[in-house]
Amino acid sequence: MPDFIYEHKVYYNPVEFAMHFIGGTWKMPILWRLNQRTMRYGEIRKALPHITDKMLSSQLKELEKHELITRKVYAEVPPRVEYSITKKGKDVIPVIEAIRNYGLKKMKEKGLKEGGKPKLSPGK
Amino acid sequence: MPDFIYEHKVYYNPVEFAMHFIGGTWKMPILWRLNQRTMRYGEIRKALPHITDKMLSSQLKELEKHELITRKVYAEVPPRVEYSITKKGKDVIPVIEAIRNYGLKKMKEKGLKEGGKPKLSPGK
DNA sequence: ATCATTACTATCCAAATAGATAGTGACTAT
DNA sequence: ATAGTCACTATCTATTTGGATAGTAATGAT
Repeated sequence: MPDFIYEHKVYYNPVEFAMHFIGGTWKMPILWRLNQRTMRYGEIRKALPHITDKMLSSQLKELEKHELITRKVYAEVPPRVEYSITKKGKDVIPVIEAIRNYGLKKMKEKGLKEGGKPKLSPGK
Repeated sequence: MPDFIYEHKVYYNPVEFAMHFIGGTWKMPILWRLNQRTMRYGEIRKALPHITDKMLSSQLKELEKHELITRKVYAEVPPRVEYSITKKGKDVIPVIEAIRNYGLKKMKEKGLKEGGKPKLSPGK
């Protein structure tokens, strides 16, 4: 597999290239939610309790740039903006499912067996 | 999905937890190769032309710690060390396949259509 | 004696990613 | 007048990740 150059950056293999679009802590969780339903900015933030505004808006912007989601603004006050997944965005759902299944399996594995002390944090 | 605590770190969702084991630039490429066959340290390095010794040995160490690969040392000089994928390691192959397929699809998409100027870099 | 081989460690540094905190604009309700 | 709502933006700082470079140990070959 020869190197692949895209937007001035070298990618060494397809995995790395894929992660350019869906990598980072928040992109997959956001897409996962938007695959369930269209949501407003504030709803996504509530659904992802630990995300900061900076991360949320920057990640939404990148997802929109790559056409994995769309942004629809309503001319209202206070503002209303809705985000939806696109056809291209749906392409990544199988990827998220695979990673999610693996993560869930690991959680059970680690949560029920070994010494890493599994814990569900108290309700904040 | 409540938070999950593992080795003093909080994970917000299964995707993030999964990425703790298989995230980073090199872990999936290494597992992918070792799934094809057992390899010596130097062979892996050749197969992944851009990796540095530091990255390779640190990633191998983490993969071994998580029991995704095994390390076998032969008492020879010069040293010989062989790495193999484990049963647990094979659990992540479907994940890699999903991400790889997505990456390949994106490469074709970007490589054949849009303005990002697709290029195969010349031989190094 | 010196070099080559192999699988590593040890430092140091740069870049990328993430997080905390505060502020903005336009209108509505009190 | 003031506070609240919503979807952001701007700074600043901290943490994580990745990479360059050099060095080590044990032995056999020249």
